[in-house]
Amino acid sequence: MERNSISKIRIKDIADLAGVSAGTVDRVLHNRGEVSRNTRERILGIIHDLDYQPDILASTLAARKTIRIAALIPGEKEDNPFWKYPLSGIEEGIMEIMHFGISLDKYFFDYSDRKSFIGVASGMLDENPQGVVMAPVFTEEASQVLKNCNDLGIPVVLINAGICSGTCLAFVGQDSLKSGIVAGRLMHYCTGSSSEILIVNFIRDKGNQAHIQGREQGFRDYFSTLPQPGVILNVLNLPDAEIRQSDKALEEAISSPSSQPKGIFVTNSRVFRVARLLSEKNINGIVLIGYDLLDENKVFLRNGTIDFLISQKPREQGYLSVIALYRHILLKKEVERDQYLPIDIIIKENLEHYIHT
Amino acid sequence: MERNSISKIRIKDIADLAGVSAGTVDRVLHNRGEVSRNTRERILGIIHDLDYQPDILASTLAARKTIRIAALIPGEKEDNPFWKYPLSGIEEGIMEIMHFGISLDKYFFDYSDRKSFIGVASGMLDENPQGVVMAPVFTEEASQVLKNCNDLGIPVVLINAGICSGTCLAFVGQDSLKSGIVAGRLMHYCTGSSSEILIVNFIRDKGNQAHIQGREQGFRDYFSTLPQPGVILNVLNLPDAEIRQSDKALEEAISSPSSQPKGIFVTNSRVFRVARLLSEKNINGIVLIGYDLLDENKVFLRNGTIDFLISQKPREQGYLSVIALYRHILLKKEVERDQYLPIDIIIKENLEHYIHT
DNA sequence: AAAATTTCCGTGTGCGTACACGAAAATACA
DNA sequence: TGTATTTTCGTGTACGCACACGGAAATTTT
Repeated sequence: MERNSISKIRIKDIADLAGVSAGTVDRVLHNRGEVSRNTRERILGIIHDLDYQPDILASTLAARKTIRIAALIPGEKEDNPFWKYPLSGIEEGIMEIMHFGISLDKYFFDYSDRKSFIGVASGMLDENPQGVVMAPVFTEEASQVLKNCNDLGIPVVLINAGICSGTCLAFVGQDSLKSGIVAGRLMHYCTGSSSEILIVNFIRDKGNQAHIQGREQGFRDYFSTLPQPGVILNVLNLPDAEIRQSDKALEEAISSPSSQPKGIFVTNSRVFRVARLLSEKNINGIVLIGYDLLDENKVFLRNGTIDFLISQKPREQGYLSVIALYRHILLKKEVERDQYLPIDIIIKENLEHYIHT
Repeated sequence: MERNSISKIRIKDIADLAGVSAGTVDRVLHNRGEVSRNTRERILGIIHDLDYQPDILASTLAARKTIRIAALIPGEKEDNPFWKYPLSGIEEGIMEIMHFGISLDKYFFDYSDRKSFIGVASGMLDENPQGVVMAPVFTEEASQVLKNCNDLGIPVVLINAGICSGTCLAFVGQDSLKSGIVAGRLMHYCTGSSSEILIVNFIRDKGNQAHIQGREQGFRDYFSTLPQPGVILNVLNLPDAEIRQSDKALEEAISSPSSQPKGIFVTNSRVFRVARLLSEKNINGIVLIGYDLLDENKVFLRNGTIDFLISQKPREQGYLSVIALYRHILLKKEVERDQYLPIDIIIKENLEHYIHT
């Protein structure tokens, strides 16, 4: 415990060098006007020369104001428990920076109801937060919200999925195409070079489908790069909402005696539905690969019905989103635009070490 | 931007409630004596009732002292580039908390020289740091250092490997056994149920071998749980230092016509040596699994010689070690004793997303 | 030329805490 | 009873910064 030797440059130091008072330097720093052009530039020069970095501790202590960050994400629902993980990451991130007077407002919308999204989003904007973490589950509507934020000068971080239009501070999520390629490689390892494989897409009405498309594409890409073909890829598009109907279609595809697939690749977290069916019908020997560490999926990974799960690191997505806003708003630092997370491969044996994910 | 509504409890509030001055409360908070038993307990009661949390911002601002954390780890060397990654994680962690007046002193020792470890460690202790991150590469010597730290009341975080004796604040590393099991499963996926597999251990003299043993054990454990045996496991223990000698032994084991292995499991990061040999001798079709994302290993993962790498997340180990000390020393919070990191499975296709690891 | 503005800038206070200093009270000693 | 000593506590200043207030100088208006 000794005196801090790295004697940092303080506002006072700059003031002295410029021959003015600290108040004037402060006015320059905060663009609070009322400074003559001359001294202003002199001060800015010194600030630049000395590479002055304000002390955020003292700064937030003195400012005593709260920066409010809004999280606009789906609420947790029975049929889609995914979003509790990003939320938990967001909260973890907030915990780490709340010393600096940063608080979180949560805005949950219904994952399957665009009107709910619109309503909640507009409620959020009314409170004009200083930063937003948004899950662009509904592409068009999210675009609109993004535009609104841009107009208001509110930085937005898109989480889990991206949208093309509009400008955002950062995108935090997974590279869908790459994750599909990884799935392809794993499938290839397990099923060999000549086999029939089924790709299952659970499609949601009007939702953001970029992930599903990217994953399927990546999966196909992998097999198309193989030197000798021999793997047959079939696709099954099922409605996400209609469980009974999709189960039926699935059953037909699997148990048709003419062409039983050796592997099934489910392009999102609903892989547990396929696993459930395989389990009920007592079908073994099919390699099953899907996404996300939902509790439902973990069960089937443990008992061997699911072979691989690819994790999107949803918790980390939430964490990184918040940190990105923090770095931008408070530290005023550069933030990486595209933050792709590692593509985690989960099997039964390493599952336990991913509990917090 | 608005006033902070969560009106926090300040020392002054406690003082008022207790009918004393802030100075007295401060004395109680810091055990700086000179307070009558009576008022002391009254104040402690109020602190407890209101769940007072000191404002670390104001605290570190006022204290204006530096907490020095020491990192006692191997220096980067050509033959063992592993340790640059934990170091980078440690530095990243320090960057995040340096606002709070926390600084880092690095103490590098020679990975293959215990005397160097002893010397550097004693040099470190002379500077009596407030916290230590230590890589217990030499079991016995590290035990001694740990004891010394315990006597001096310096909290120690063990990184990457653990040691049994002595008390430490936390252990941050990987579960070797589990990672071996994961390797076993992957090997099994790729080589099928009846094949011959070679386990290669690169052994270092007098070093901490817990990792290698654990990994081999886990690997064996996996195969011993299979319903039907049929997989033959052979072991090859090679001296880490003697490259020429070990290369020769390896070559014999691989190219013996009687029993060519279908897979090779290398229990540490030296898997690139095996890959190099396979490459030079133009041997294909052997599944190769090893550890750690060294640059050397990445090359062979990319070109397909290595099939799987298991990452120890060394960077994250460094990061978590520092954060553990921060939480303990500055925030005075509980710290989890055993911090096992996820067992990352890396293949060619998801490698790029692990650049920062 | 005096008054009214406007431009520019210094001073002072407070954020919540740490810590030094010294005053008052309590106790010991003569 | 008076003095010395110890225990107990209050006060003041500093940390680096934000921000309000108001004063002096420069400028415009009457």
